[in-house]
Amino acid sequence: MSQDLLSPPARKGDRTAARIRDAALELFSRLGFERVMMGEIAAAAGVSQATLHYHFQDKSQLWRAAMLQLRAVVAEEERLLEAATDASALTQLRMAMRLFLAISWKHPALGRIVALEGMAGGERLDWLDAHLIGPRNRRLAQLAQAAIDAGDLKPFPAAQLVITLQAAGAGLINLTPMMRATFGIDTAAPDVREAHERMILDALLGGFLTHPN
Amino acid sequence: MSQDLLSPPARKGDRTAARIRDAALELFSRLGFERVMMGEIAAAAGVSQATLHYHFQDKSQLWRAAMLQLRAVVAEEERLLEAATDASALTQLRMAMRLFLAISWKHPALGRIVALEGMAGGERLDWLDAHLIGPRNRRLAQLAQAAIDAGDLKPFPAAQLVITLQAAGAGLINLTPMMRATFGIDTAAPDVREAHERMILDALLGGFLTHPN
DNA sequence: GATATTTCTGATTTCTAAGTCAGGAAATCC
DNA sequence: GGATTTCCTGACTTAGAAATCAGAAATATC
Repeated sequence: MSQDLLSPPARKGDRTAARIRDAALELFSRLGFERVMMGEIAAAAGVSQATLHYHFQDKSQLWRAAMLQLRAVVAEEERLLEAATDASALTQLRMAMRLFLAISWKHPALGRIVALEGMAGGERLDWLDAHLIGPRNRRLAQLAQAAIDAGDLKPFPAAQLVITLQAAGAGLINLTPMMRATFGIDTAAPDVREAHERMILDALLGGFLTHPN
Repeated sequence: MSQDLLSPPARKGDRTAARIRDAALELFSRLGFERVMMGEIAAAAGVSQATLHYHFQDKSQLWRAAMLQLRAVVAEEERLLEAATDASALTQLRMAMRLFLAISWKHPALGRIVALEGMAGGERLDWLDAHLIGPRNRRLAQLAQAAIDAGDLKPFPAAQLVITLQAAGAGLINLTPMMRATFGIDTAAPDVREAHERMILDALLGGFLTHPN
Protein backbone atom coordinates (compact mmCIF):
# COMPACT_ATOMS: atom_id res chain seq x y z
CA MET A 1 0.00 0.00 0.00
CA SER A 2 2.73 2.47 0.88
CA GLN A 3 4.43 3.83 -2.16
CA ASP A 4 8.02 2.99 -1.40
CA LEU A 5 9.27 1.00 1.53
CA LEU A 6 12.88 1.99 1.07
CA SER A 7 13.08 5.76 1.10
CA PRO A 8 12.00 7.17 4.49
CA PRO A 9 9.28 9.42 3.07
CA ALA A 10 10.67 12.88 2.52
CA ARG A 11 8.09 14.92 4.34
CA LYS A 12 5.80 14.14 7.19
CA GLY A 13 2.77 15.32 5.30
CA ASP A 14 3.29 12.65 2.68
CA ARG A 15 3.11 9.90 5.23
CA THR A 16 -0.06 11.33 6.69
CA ALA A 17 -1.60 11.64 3.27
CA ALA A 18 -0.73 8.01 2.60
CA ARG A 19 -2.35 6.90 5.85
CA ILE A 20 -5.47 8.81 4.92
CA ARG A 21 -5.52 7.28 1.43
CA ASP A 22 -5.17 3.78 2.83
CA ALA A 23 -7.95 4.28 5.34
CA ALA A 24 -10.14 5.82 2.66
CA LEU A 25 -9.53 2.95 0.25
CA GLU A 26 -10.45 0.36 2.81
CA LEU A 27 -13.65 2.12 3.79
CA PHE A 28 -14.73 3.19 0.32
CA SER A 29 -14.26 -0.29 -1.06
CA ARG A 30 -16.15 -1.97 1.72
CA LEU A 31 -19.03 0.46 1.94
CA GLY A 32 -19.13 2.57 -1.19
CA PHE A 33 -18.70 6.29 -1.62
CA GLU A 34 -21.68 7.70 0.22
CA ARG A 35 -21.81 5.25 3.07
CA VAL A 36 -18.46 6.51 4.24
CA MET A 37 -18.23 9.71 6.25
CA MET A 38 -15.19 11.90 6.23
CA GLY A 39 -15.15 11.65 9.99
CA GLU A 40 -14.78 7.86 9.82
CA ILE A 41 -11.85 8.12 7.49
CA ALA A 42 -10.26 10.71 9.72
CA ALA A 43 -10.73 8.51 12.77
CA ALA A 44 -9.34 5.46 10.97
CA ALA A 45 -6.30 7.45 9.90
CA GLY A 46 -5.90 8.98 13.35
CA VAL A 47 -6.20 12.60 12.29
CA SER A 48 -8.80 15.31 12.54
CA GLN A 49 -11.40 15.72 9.89
CA ALA A 50 -9.99 19.06 8.83
CA THR A 51 -6.71 17.36 8.01
CA LEU A 52 -8.44 15.42 5.27
CA HIS A 53 -9.24 18.70 3.61
CA TYR A 54 -5.74 19.93 4.05
CA HIS A 55 -4.37 17.03 2.03
CA PHE A 56 -7.26 16.47 -0.36
CA GLN A 57 -9.52 19.07 -1.81
CA ASP A 58 -12.77 17.27 -1.16
CA LYS A 59 -14.32 13.85 -0.74
CA SER A 60 -14.34 13.10 -4.46
CA GLN A 61 -10.69 13.91 -4.82
CA LEU A 62 -9.88 11.70 -1.87
CA TRP A 63 -11.83 8.89 -3.50
CA ARG A 64 -9.84 9.28 -6.68
CA ALA A 65 -6.59 9.35 -4.80
CA ALA A 66 -7.59 6.13 -3.08
CA MET A 67 -8.44 4.52 -6.40
CA LEU A 68 -5.09 5.48 -7.85
CA GLN A 69 -3.55 3.32 -5.14
CA LEU A 70 -5.19 0.41 -6.87
CA ARG A 71 -3.67 1.26 -10.19
CA ALA A 72 -0.29 0.17 -8.96
CA VAL A 73 -1.79 -3.24 -8.23
CA VAL A 74 -3.20 -3.55 -11.70
CA ALA A 75 0.04 -2.33 -13.22
CA GLU A 76 1.91 -5.13 -11.49
CA GLU A 77 -0.44 -7.64 -13.08
CA GLU A 78 0.14 -6.06 -16.47
CA ARG A 79 3.86 -6.38 -15.99
CA LEU A 80 3.72 -10.07 -15.21
CA LEU A 81 1.47 -10.77 -18.16
CA GLU A 82 3.66 -8.73 -20.43
CA ALA A 83 6.52 -11.08 -19.67
CA ALA A 84 4.58 -13.99 -21.10
CA THR A 85 3.20 -12.69 -24.39
CA ASP A 86 4.76 -15.57 -26.29
CA ALA A 87 2.75 -18.21 -24.43
CA SER A 88 -0.53 -19.40 -25.93
CA ALA A 89 -3.56 -17.23 -25.37
CA LEU A 90 -5.08 -19.90 -23.17
CA THR A 91 -1.99 -20.06 -21.01
CA GLN A 92 -1.94 -16.30 -20.68
CA LEU A 93 -5.60 -16.26 -19.80
CA ARG A 94 -5.15 -18.92 -17.18
CA MET A 95 -2.24 -16.98 -15.74
CA ALA A 96 -4.37 -13.85 -15.74
CA MET A 97 -7.08 -15.65 -13.80
CA ARG A 98 -4.55 -16.93 -11.31
CA LEU A 99 -3.22 -13.41 -10.87
CA PHE A 100 -6.74 -12.08 -10.58
CA LEU A 101 -7.44 -14.44 -7.72
CA ALA A 102 -4.19 -13.65 -5.96
CA ILE A 103 -4.89 -9.93 -6.26
CA SER A 104 -8.48 -10.37 -5.13
CA TRP A 105 -7.35 -12.01 -1.92
CA LYS A 106 -4.60 -9.54 -1.32
CA HIS A 107 -6.50 -6.42 -2.31
CA PRO A 108 -10.19 -7.17 -1.94
CA ALA A 109 -10.80 -3.47 -2.44
CA LEU A 110 -10.45 -3.81 -6.19
CA GLY A 111 -13.22 -6.33 -6.68
CA ARG A 112 -15.54 -4.58 -4.28
CA ILE A 113 -15.08 -1.23 -5.97
CA VAL A 114 -15.78 -2.73 -9.38
CA ALA A 115 -18.90 -4.41 -8.07
CA LEU A 116 -20.16 -1.29 -6.33
CA GLU A 117 -19.59 1.22 -9.08
CA GLY A 118 -20.11 -1.24 -11.93
CA MET A 119 -23.64 -1.80 -10.72
CA ALA A 120 -24.48 1.84 -10.09
CA GLY A 121 -23.04 3.52 -13.15
CA GLY A 122 -22.42 7.24 -13.13
CA GLU A 123 -19.37 9.43 -13.17
CA ARG A 124 -17.33 7.33 -10.80
CA LEU A 125 -17.77 4.29 -13.02
CA ASP A 126 -16.75 6.36 -16.02
CA TRP A 127 -13.62 7.42 -14.23
CA LEU A 128 -12.82 3.87 -13.18
CA ASP A 129 -13.46 2.60 -16.67
CA ALA A 130 -11.05 5.11 -18.11
CA HIS A 131 -8.34 4.78 -15.50
CA LEU A 132 -8.54 1.34 -14.00
CA ILE A 133 -10.73 -1.39 -15.33
CA GLY A 134 -11.58 -0.61 -18.93
CA PRO A 135 -8.20 -1.19 -20.58
CA ARG A 136 -7.53 -4.23 -18.44
CA ASN A 137 -10.82 -5.91 -19.23
CA ARG A 138 -10.68 -5.18 -22.92
CA ARG A 139 -7.27 -6.72 -23.00
CA LEU A 140 -8.47 -9.83 -21.23
CA ALA A 141 -11.39 -10.09 -23.62
CA GLN A 142 -8.94 -10.03 -26.50
CA LEU A 143 -7.00 -12.84 -24.90
CA ALA A 144 -10.17 -14.86 -24.49
CA GLN A 145 -11.10 -14.24 -28.11
CA ALA A 146 -7.67 -15.41 -29.20
CA ALA A 147 -8.05 -18.57 -27.14
CA ILE A 148 -11.42 -19.17 -28.74
CA ASP A 149 -10.01 -18.59 -32.23
CA ALA A 150 -7.24 -21.06 -31.41
CA GLY A 151 -9.93 -23.61 -30.66
CA ASP A 152 -8.95 -23.91 -27.00
CA LEU A 153 -12.07 -22.36 -25.49
CA LYS A 154 -15.70 -22.93 -26.32
CA PRO A 155 -16.99 -20.13 -28.53
CA PHE A 156 -18.80 -17.93 -26.05
CA PRO A 157 -18.78 -14.14 -26.41
CA ALA A 158 -15.36 -13.19 -25.09
CA ALA A 159 -16.39 -10.18 -23.02
CA GLN A 160 -19.14 -12.08 -21.26
CA LEU A 161 -16.81 -14.97 -20.62
CA VAL A 162 -14.18 -12.81 -18.99
CA ILE A 163 -16.60 -10.83 -16.87
CA THR A 164 -18.40 -13.95 -15.73
CA LEU A 165 -15.16 -15.61 -14.72
CA GLN A 166 -14.17 -12.53 -12.77
CA ALA A 167 -17.58 -12.29 -11.13
CA ALA A 168 -17.25 -15.90 -10.04
CA GLY A 169 -13.72 -15.36 -8.83
CA ALA A 170 -14.45 -12.26 -6.81
CA GLY A 171 -17.92 -13.25 -5.64
CA LEU A 172 -17.01 -15.26 -2.62
CA ILE A 173 -14.43 -12.71 -1.54
CA ASN A 174 -16.72 -9.73 -1.97
CA LEU A 175 -19.52 -11.46 -0.15
CA THR A 176 -17.48 -12.21 2.96
CA PRO A 177 -20.02 -10.58 5.31
CA MET A 178 -22.83 -12.62 3.78
CA MET A 179 -20.88 -15.88 4.02
CA ARG A 180 -20.48 -15.18 7.70
CA ALA A 181 -24.11 -14.25 8.23
CA THR A 182 -25.61 -17.13 6.30
CA PHE A 183 -23.15 -19.97 6.79
CA GLY A 184 -20.88 -18.83 9.57
CA ILE A 185 -17.99 -19.31 7.18
CA ASP A 186 -14.91 -17.15 7.47
CA THR A 187 -13.61 -16.67 3.96
CA ALA A 188 -10.19 -15.77 5.27
CA ALA A 189 -9.65 -19.38 6.40
CA PRO A 190 -6.93 -21.11 4.38
CA ASP A 191 -9.08 -24.09 3.42
CA VAL A 192 -11.82 -21.82 2.08
CA ARG A 193 -9.29 -20.01 0.01
CA GLU A 194 -7.65 -23.13 -1.29
CA ALA A 195 -10.95 -24.72 -2.29
CA HIS A 196 -11.95 -21.49 -4.01
CA GLU A 197 -8.79 -21.46 -6.05
CA ARG A 198 -9.36 -25.01 -7.30
CA MET A 199 -13.00 -24.32 -7.92
CA ILE A 200 -12.36 -21.35 -10.17
CA LEU A 201 -9.28 -22.55 -11.99
CA ASP A 202 -10.11 -26.22 -12.38
CA ALA A 203 -13.87 -26.56 -12.37
CA LEU A 204 -15.09 -23.26 -13.79
CA LEU A 205 -12.34 -22.49 -16.23
CA GLY A 206 -12.28 -26.19 -17.06
CA GLY A 207 -15.91 -25.95 -18.11
CA PHE A 208 -14.92 -23.59 -20.91
CA LEU A 209 -12.23 -25.79 -22.37
CA THR A 210 -12.92 -27.54 -25.63
CA HIS A 211 -10.72 -30.48 -24.74
CA PRO A 212 -10.25 -30.76 -20.97
CA ASN A 213 -7.19 -32.60 -19.80
CA MET B 1 -44.60 -6.44 -9.08
CA SER B 2 -48.22 -5.50 -8.34
CA GLN B 3 -49.76 -7.75 -5.77
CA ASP B 4 -52.82 -8.96 -7.60
CA LEU B 5 -53.71 -8.21 -11.17
CA LEU B 6 -57.30 -9.39 -10.87
CA SER B 7 -58.90 -7.43 -8.08
CA PRO B 8 -59.09 -3.72 -8.87
CA PRO B 9 -57.16 -2.60 -5.79
CA ALA B 10 -59.58 -1.72 -3.04
CA ARG B 11 -58.30 1.68 -2.04
CA LYS B 12 -56.46 4.32 -3.95
CA GLY B 13 -53.81 4.64 -1.27
CA ASP B 14 -52.81 1.02 -1.78
CA ARG B 15 -52.06 1.61 -5.41
CA THR B 16 -50.00 4.68 -4.59
CA ALA B 17 -48.09 2.79 -1.91
CA ALA B 18 -47.39 0.04 -4.43
CA ARG B 19 -46.07 2.53 -6.98
CA ILE B 20 -43.80 4.00 -4.32
CA ARG B 21 -42.56 0.54 -3.30
CA ASP B 22 -41.79 -0.37 -6.89
CA ALA B 23 -39.90 2.84 -7.51
CA ALA B 24 -38.02 2.40 -4.25
CA LEU B 25 -37.07 -1.18 -5.07
CA GLU B 26 -35.71 -0.23 -8.44
CA LEU B 27 -33.64 2.63 -7.07
CA PHE B 28 -32.45 0.95 -3.89
CA SER B 29 -31.33 -2.12 -5.78
CA ARG B 30 -29.47 -0.18 -8.41
CA LEU B 31 -27.80 2.31 -6.13
CA GLY B 32 -27.96 1.07 -2.56
CA PHE B 33 -29.68 2.54 0.43
CA GLU B 34 -27.81 5.78 0.97
CA ARG B 35 -27.29 6.74 -2.64
CA VAL B 36 -31.02 7.03 -3.05
CA MET B 37 -32.78 10.17 -1.92
CA MET B 38 -36.38 10.20 -0.84
CA GLY B 39 -36.98 12.95 -3.38
CA GLU B 40 -35.84 10.68 -6.22
CA ILE B 41 -38.21 7.95 -5.17
CA ALA B 42 -41.02 10.44 -4.91
CA ALA B 43 -40.30 11.78 -8.37
CA ALA B 44 -40.08 8.29 -9.84
CA ALA B 45 -43.40 7.39 -8.27
CA GLY B 46 -44.96 10.67 -9.35
CA VAL B 47 -45.90 11.87 -5.88
CA SER B 48 -44.62 14.46 -3.46
CA GLN B 49 -41.93 13.62 -0.98
CA ALA B 50 -44.30 14.04 1.93
CA THR B 51 -46.49 11.31 0.49
CA LEU B 52 -43.69 8.83 1.06
CA HIS B 53 -43.91 9.59 4.74
CA TYR B 54 -47.64 9.28 4.72
CA HIS B 55 -47.41 5.68 3.52
CA PHE B 56 -44.15 4.64 5.14
CA GLN B 57 -42.81 5.75 8.46
CA ASP B 58 -39.29 6.49 7.32
CA LYS B 59 -36.65 5.57 4.76
CA SER B 60 -35.71 2.33 6.51
CA GLN B 61 -39.29 1.13 6.62
CA LEU B 62 -39.69 1.94 2.97
CA TRP B 63 -36.57 -0.09 2.23
CA ARG B 64 -37.97 -3.06 4.09
CA ALA B 65 -41.29 -2.77 2.35
CA ALA B 66 -39.45 -2.76 -0.97
CA MET B 67 -37.49 -5.85 0.03
CA LEU B 68 -40.65 -7.67 1.01
CA GLN B 69 -41.71 -7.31 -2.60
CA LEU B 70 -38.82 -9.57 -3.46
CA ARG B 71 -39.93 -12.21 -1.03
CA ALA B 72 -42.83 -13.08 -3.26
CA VAL B 73 -40.35 -13.75 -6.04
CA VAL B 74 -38.29 -16.07 -3.88
CA ALA B 75 -41.42 -17.79 -2.63
CA GLU B 76 -42.43 -18.60 -6.17
CA GLU B 77 -39.06 -20.26 -6.71
CA GLU B 78 -39.53 -22.27 -3.52
CA ARG B 79 -42.90 -23.44 -4.75
CA LEU B 80 -41.56 -24.69 -8.05
CA LEU B 81 -38.70 -26.51 -6.39
CA GLU B 82 -41.05 -28.02 -3.84
CA ALA B 83 -42.92 -29.69 -6.65
CA ALA B 84 -39.81 -31.61 -7.65
CA THR B 85 -38.42 -32.96 -4.41
CA ASP B 86 -38.42 -36.50 -5.75
CA ALA B 87 -35.96 -35.70 -8.52
CA SER B 88 -32.23 -36.25 -7.96
CA ALA B 89 -30.38 -33.57 -6.03
CA LEU B 90 -28.44 -32.68 -9.16
CA THR B 91 -31.60 -32.27 -11.18
CA GLN B 92 -33.08 -30.07 -8.48
CA LEU B 93 -29.94 -28.01 -8.30
CA ARG B 94 -29.87 -27.54 -12.05
CA MET B 95 -33.48 -26.52 -11.94
CA ALA B 96 -32.71 -24.10 -9.13
CA MET B 97 -29.93 -22.53 -11.20
CA ARG B 98 -32.23 -22.21 -14.18
CA LEU B 99 -34.81 -20.53 -11.98
CA PHE B 100 -32.17 -18.32 -10.48
CA LEU B 101 -31.18 -17.08 -13.91
CA ALA B 102 -34.77 -16.52 -14.98
CA ILE B 103 -35.42 -14.56 -11.81
CA SER B 104 -32.22 -12.60 -12.17
CA TRP B 105 -33.22 -11.38 -15.60
CA LYS B 106 -36.76 -10.65 -14.58
CA HIS B 107 -35.99 -9.09 -11.20
CA PRO B 108 -32.41 -7.84 -11.33
CA ALA B 109 -33.10 -6.09 -8.06
CA LEU B 110 -32.62 -9.29 -6.11
CA GLY B 111 -29.08 -9.96 -7.23
CA ARG B 112 -28.05 -6.35 -6.89
CA ILE B 113 -29.40 -6.08 -3.38
CA VAL B 114 -27.58 -9.22 -2.33
CA ALA B 115 -24.36 -7.92 -3.83
CA LEU B 116 -24.69 -4.49 -2.26
CA GLU B 117 -25.62 -5.51 1.23
CA GLY B 118 -23.72 -8.79 1.19
CA MET B 119 -20.52 -6.82 0.70
CA ALA B 120 -21.23 -4.14 3.26
CA GLY B 121 -22.58 -6.15 6.17
CA GLY B 122 -24.55 -4.43 8.89
CA GLU B 123 -28.12 -4.44 10.02
CA ARG B 124 -29.63 -4.48 6.57
CA LEU B 125 -27.69 -7.60 5.68
CA ASP B 126 -28.83 -9.22 8.91
CA TRP B 127 -32.41 -8.43 8.02
CA LEU B 128 -32.01 -9.78 4.51
CA ASP B 129 -30.31 -12.89 5.79
CA ALA B 130 -33.18 -13.59 8.16
CA HIS B 131 -36.01 -12.75 5.79
CA LEU B 132 -34.83 -13.31 2.27
CA ILE B 133 -31.58 -14.94 1.39
CA GLY B 134 -30.42 -17.01 4.34
CA PRO B 135 -32.97 -19.82 4.27
CA ARG B 136 -32.86 -20.04 0.51
CA ASN B 137 -29.08 -20.26 0.31
CA ARG B 138 -28.80 -22.79 3.10
CA ARG B 139 -31.33 -24.91 1.32
CA LEU B 140 -29.41 -24.72 -1.94
CA ALA B 141 -26.21 -25.62 -0.15
CA GLN B 142 -27.93 -28.72 1.20
CA LEU B 143 -28.96 -29.66 -2.30
CA ALA B 144 -25.41 -29.22 -3.51
CA GLN B 145 -24.12 -31.33 -0.66
CA ALA B 146 -26.60 -34.06 -1.54
CA ALA B 147 -25.48 -33.98 -5.16
CA ILE B 148 -21.89 -34.29 -4.01
CA ASP B 149 -22.74 -37.18 -1.72
CA ALA B 150 -24.50 -38.86 -4.61
CA GLY B 151 -21.26 -38.61 -6.53
CA ASP B 152 -22.71 -36.32 -9.19
CA LEU B 153 -20.74 -33.20 -8.33
CA LYS B 154 -17.07 -32.79 -7.59
CA PRO B 155 -16.51 -32.57 -3.85
CA PHE B 156 -16.15 -28.83 -3.32
CA PRO B 157 -17.47 -27.14 -0.18
CA ALA B 158 -21.19 -26.90 -0.89
CA ALA B 159 -21.75 -23.36 0.37
CA GLN B 160 -18.87 -21.97 -1.66
CA LEU B 161 -20.04 -23.84 -4.71
CA VAL B 162 -23.54 -22.43 -4.52
CA ILE B 163 -22.47 -18.86 -3.85
CA THR B 164 -19.89 -18.94 -6.61
CA LEU B 165 -22.42 -20.22 -9.11
CA GLN B 166 -24.82 -17.49 -8.10
CA ALA B 167 -22.11 -14.85 -8.28
CA ALA B 168 -21.28 -16.00 -11.78
CA GLY B 169 -24.92 -16.10 -12.77
CA ALA B 170 -25.78 -12.66 -11.46
CA GLY B 171 -22.47 -10.99 -12.28
CA LEU B 172 -23.11 -10.03 -15.86
CA ILE B 173 -26.60 -8.83 -15.04
CA ASN B 174 -25.54 -6.77 -12.05
CA LEU B 175 -22.69 -5.21 -13.97
CA THR B 176 -24.84 -3.97 -16.82
CA PRO B 177 -23.58 -0.37 -16.52
CA MET B 178 -19.99 -1.58 -16.63
CA MET B 179 -20.60 -3.80 -19.65
CA ARG B 180 -21.92 -0.77 -21.44
CA ALA B 181 -19.06 1.48 -20.35
CA THR B 182 -16.26 -0.96 -21.12
CA PHE B 183 -17.55 -2.96 -24.07
CA GLY B 184 -20.57 -1.05 -25.29
CA ILE B 185 -22.57 -4.21 -24.76
CA ASP B 186 -26.23 -4.00 -23.84
CA THR B 187 -26.93 -6.94 -21.59
CA ALA B 188 -30.62 -6.71 -22.33
CA ALA B 189 -30.00 -7.91 -25.90
CA PRO B 190 -31.45 -11.38 -26.53
CA ASP B 191 -28.22 -12.88 -27.83
CA VAL B 192 -26.29 -11.73 -24.75
CA ARG B 193 -28.89 -13.31 -22.57
CA GLU B 194 -28.99 -16.55 -24.50
CA ALA B 195 -25.22 -16.92 -24.49
CA HIS B 196 -25.18 -16.21 -20.77
CA GLU B 197 -27.69 -18.92 -20.10
CA ARG B 198 -25.63 -21.52 -21.96
CA MET B 199 -22.45 -20.30 -20.35
CA ILE B 200 -23.72 -20.73 -16.83
CA LEU B 201 -25.74 -23.89 -17.22
CA ASP B 202 -23.57 -25.80 -19.66
CA ALA B 203 -20.02 -24.60 -19.22
CA LEU B 204 -19.83 -23.51 -15.59
CA LEU B 205 -22.18 -26.01 -14.03
CA GLY B 206 -20.71 -28.60 -16.38
CA GLY B 207 -17.30 -27.95 -14.87
CA PHE B 208 -18.56 -29.24 -11.54
CA LEU B 209 -19.94 -32.50 -12.86
CA THR B 210 -18.05 -35.68 -12.09
CA HIS B 211 -19.15 -37.31 -15.31
CA PRO B 212 -20.16 -34.73 -17.88
CA ASN B 213 -22.47 -35.93 -20.60
C1' DG C 1 18.02 28.08 18.58
C1' DA C 2 15.57 31.61 16.00
C1' DT C 3 12.89 31.91 11.83
C1' DA C 4 10.17 30.28 8.23
C1' DT C 5 7.38 26.79 6.50
C1' DT C 6 4.50 23.06 6.68
C1' DT C 7 1.18 20.48 8.96
C1' DC C 8 -2.65 20.05 11.74
C1' DT C 9 -6.83 21.24 14.57
C1' DG C 10 -11.23 23.17 17.04
C1' DA C 11 -14.76 25.96 16.03
C1' DT C 12 -17.80 27.46 12.74
C1' DT C 13 -20.39 27.82 8.52
C1' DT C 14 -22.75 25.88 4.62
C1' DC C 15 -25.27 22.61 2.45
C1' DT C 16 -28.22 18.77 1.75
C1' DA C 17 -31.50 15.48 2.71
C1' DA C 18 -34.77 13.34 6.14
C1' DG C 19 -38.72 14.06 8.50
C1' DT C 20 -43.02 16.96 10.37
C1' DC C 21 -47.29 19.34 10.17
C1' DA C 22 -51.41 21.95 9.21
C1' DG C 23 -54.58 22.22 5.92
C1' DG C 24 -56.61 21.41 1.18
C1' DA C 25 -58.22 17.94 -2.33
C1' DA C 26 -60.05 13.63 -3.46
C1' DA C 27 -62.24 9.48 -2.66
C1' DT C 28 -65.69 6.86 -0.11
C1' DC C 29 -69.87 6.15 2.38
C1' DC C 30 -74.60 6.85 3.60
C1' DG D 1 -75.02 15.21 -2.71
C1' DG D 2 -73.50 16.13 1.86
C1' DA D 3 -70.67 14.29 5.55
C1' DT D 4 -66.68 11.75 6.66
C1' DT D 5 -62.66 9.61 6.05
C1' DT D 6 -58.59 8.92 3.40
C1' DC D 7 -55.09 10.76 0.76
C1' DC D 8 -51.87 14.08 -0.59
C1' DT D 9 -49.07 18.37 -0.62
C1' DG D 10 -46.26 22.88 0.15
C1' DA D 11 -43.92 24.97 3.55
C1' DC D 12 -41.21 24.26 7.32
C1' DT D 13 -37.99 22.24 10.92
C1' DT D 14 -34.34 19.34 12.19
C1' DA D 15 -30.27 16.62 11.78
C1' DG D 16 -26.04 15.54 10.14
C1' DA D 17 -22.24 15.62 7.14
C1' DA D 18 -18.99 18.35 4.07
C1' DA D 19 -16.22 22.14 3.72
C1' DT D 20 -13.84 26.47 5.52
C1' DC D 21 -10.82 29.19 8.27
C1' DA D 22 -8.01 31.43 11.67
C1' DG D 23 -4.59 30.21 14.37
C1' DA D 24 -1.80 26.74 17.16
C1' DA D 25 1.64 23.09 16.95
C1' DA D 26 5.12 20.67 14.79
C1' DT D 27 8.75 20.39 11.58
C1' DA D 28 12.30 21.87 8.61
C1' DT D 29 15.87 25.37 7.45
C1' DC D 30 19.55 28.33 8.25
